[in-house]
Amino acid sequence: MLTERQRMILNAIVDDYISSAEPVGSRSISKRGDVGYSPATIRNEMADLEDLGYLEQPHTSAGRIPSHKGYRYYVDHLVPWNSAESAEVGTIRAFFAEKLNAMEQVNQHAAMILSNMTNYTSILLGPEVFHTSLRHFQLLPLNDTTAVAIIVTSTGQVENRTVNIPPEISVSDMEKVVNMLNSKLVNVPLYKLKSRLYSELGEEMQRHISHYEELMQVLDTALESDQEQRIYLSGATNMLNQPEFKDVDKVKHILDLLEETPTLLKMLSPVAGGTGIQVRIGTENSHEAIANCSLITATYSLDGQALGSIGILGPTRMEYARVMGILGILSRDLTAMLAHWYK
Amino acid sequence: MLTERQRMILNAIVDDYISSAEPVGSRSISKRGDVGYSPATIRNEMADLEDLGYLEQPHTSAGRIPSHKGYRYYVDHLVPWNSAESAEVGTIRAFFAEKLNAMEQVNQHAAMILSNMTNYTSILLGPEVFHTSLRHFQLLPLNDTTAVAIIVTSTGQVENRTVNIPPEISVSDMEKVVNMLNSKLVNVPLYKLKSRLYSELGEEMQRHISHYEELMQVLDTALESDQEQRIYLSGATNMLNQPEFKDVDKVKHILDLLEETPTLLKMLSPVAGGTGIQVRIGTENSHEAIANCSLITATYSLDGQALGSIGILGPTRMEYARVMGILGILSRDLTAMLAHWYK
DNA sequence: GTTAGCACTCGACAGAGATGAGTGCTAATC
DNA sequence: GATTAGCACTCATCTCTGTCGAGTGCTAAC
Repeated sequence: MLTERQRMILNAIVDDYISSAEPVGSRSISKRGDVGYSPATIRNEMADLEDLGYLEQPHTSAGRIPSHKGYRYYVDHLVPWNSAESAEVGTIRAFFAEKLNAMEQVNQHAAMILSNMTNYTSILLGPEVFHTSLRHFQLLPLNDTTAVAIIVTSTGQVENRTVNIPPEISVSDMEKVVNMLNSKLVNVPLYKLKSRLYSELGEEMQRHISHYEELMQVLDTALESDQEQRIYLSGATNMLNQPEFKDVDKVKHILDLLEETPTLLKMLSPVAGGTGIQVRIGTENSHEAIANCSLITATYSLDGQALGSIGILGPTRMEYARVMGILGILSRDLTAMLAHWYK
Repeated sequence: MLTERQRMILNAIVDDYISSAEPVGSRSISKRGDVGYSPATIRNEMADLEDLGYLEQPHTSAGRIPSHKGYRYYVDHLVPWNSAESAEVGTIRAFFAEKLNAMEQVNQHAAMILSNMTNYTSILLGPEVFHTSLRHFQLLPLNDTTAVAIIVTSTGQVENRTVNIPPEISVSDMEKVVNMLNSKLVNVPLYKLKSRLYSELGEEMQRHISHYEELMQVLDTALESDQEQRIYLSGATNMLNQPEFKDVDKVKHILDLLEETPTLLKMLSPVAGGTGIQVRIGTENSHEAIANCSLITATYSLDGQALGSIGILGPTRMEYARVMGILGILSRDLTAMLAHWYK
């Protein structure tokens, strides 16, 4: 579709604009060593590229900036793929060499490292409850009416919530049920837990236990998974460093969005069938607030199943090559670490 | 020290400035119904108040704005104390009427409500590990080398972390120790846990258990308390709504500060001897970044011991009366709820 | 097909008035 | 003696204007 020269020029413009944040003129492209044409020639090509929709002009007599379509072409065809610096690889490796125990820590720390390395905002979606299974369940009385339910998953995460215990339920019944649960439902994926609770234990419980329904109610809330806490955000204020967001009003909407956990969850959950590194540019994000942002995501997995995802949010004028390189390495290493850890 | 009229004028200026964010002129004060003097008289008094350090002038021929000293006087002597609106009390009561189970939820939710009600940034410091005691301890093997340590506190919080188990430690030894811990150290305050571990169990363990030191090492990391997660922040972006922070550079430092957990912890931990509602104005905060902010804090408690604190951060030009009223009610209700809950 | 030249466009910037809010001082008034 | 009216003065803000320069599009020459 595009000629070799057009691709070269588009590439040069995107590169220049990414680093300067200013509209790129024909002269500055011509002066770069790698493009051997005069400004006039470049101007002609630029006009063509604008007609094709790859470039935009903020106003007559300004230079050109890439359009969303232009970024898309750049990401799909022009990104130089060998661009994770060895220094960066070093940082990532060093991070994994550290002795980090809990998954909690890994996530928080990884998010921080990412945002520091890239100077963008990093969003990390922790291992999803969906794909982990039950390892241990416990109900610990706190006082007459409440107890703490503790769920330990196969990946070593611990969830807990407080539940109300109706007075008519006896302690021994509760113990019985917890024991049943632990013997029959261990290794069942969390998301199947509730249905299996009814199908496997229902009958037996009804036989042996009084106040079956109240107890079932308790277990039901105890096993309710809260996905809310699984998001790790870091470097939100890096947005403020970008010249395109010097205006408080613009950045406000973005930061507001970042405080909305459910929205983030939706944004980061991997697109059906999508795998590897995904780039969503500008309006492709279908969120008004980040129409001028790009979101680059990668997933990490265990046993071939996507466990969580990593995202970097920045302006559309983003260092795609670098960020994609970093994300690629990090997601690969995370996957490797998980495999090594939980086998 | 100040005459009645000066106090009245100072009060009027602070009130006006709080709602308008613009330097207040003598004329606008005079036009208010409650001050029956001409602009000229007011000007004279304003000049005096400036000499005394209660007011400042951004530049000649601008109106006056309150100095930190002025705000301090306002907060200490002039704040009208009956100023939590009934609608606001209603919101708070409604919040507590909701059935919230885990402390986690209460905190997160409370922080949100606060920031929504006040339009400032709210910071909530959850129950401090310091003043809660051990209810239950458990060590749950995940695989050959790792286990999850679970600590349940008297307030029903659950902490967990993953620890490495050296291969030479036998499962039975581990069980023995956990049982000892549960029988001897229950109800010991968390912060004393480590020292009591050595003093009360040390000897017995050394007698009955092989690889005493390795095991001790494991327990040591297992009982390490992580205070990091106890901070709940909400409405950080409300800062961006304030006209004084229209400049991105200024607000950047504040938002950066809000991302630094340890700093927040220090800022919110109650000053020695201080009780009730505290107001720290501008530079009293001893943090460069928030020299133009005020922090209003209140503590909530259980059994007379401060458990955590609530803070509202806003510009020095803050609705002190309203925020102090709201915080007062919320901290009282929180205290009441805790007492009711854990008794 | 490429490039040099040139007129043209338009944002950014700086300086000049004009405007008006607000002060400080002085003298008149209560 | 306290209060107020009057007035000159200050200074930030706004608007208008002209200049500058980066960059374009077009045409003609190479």
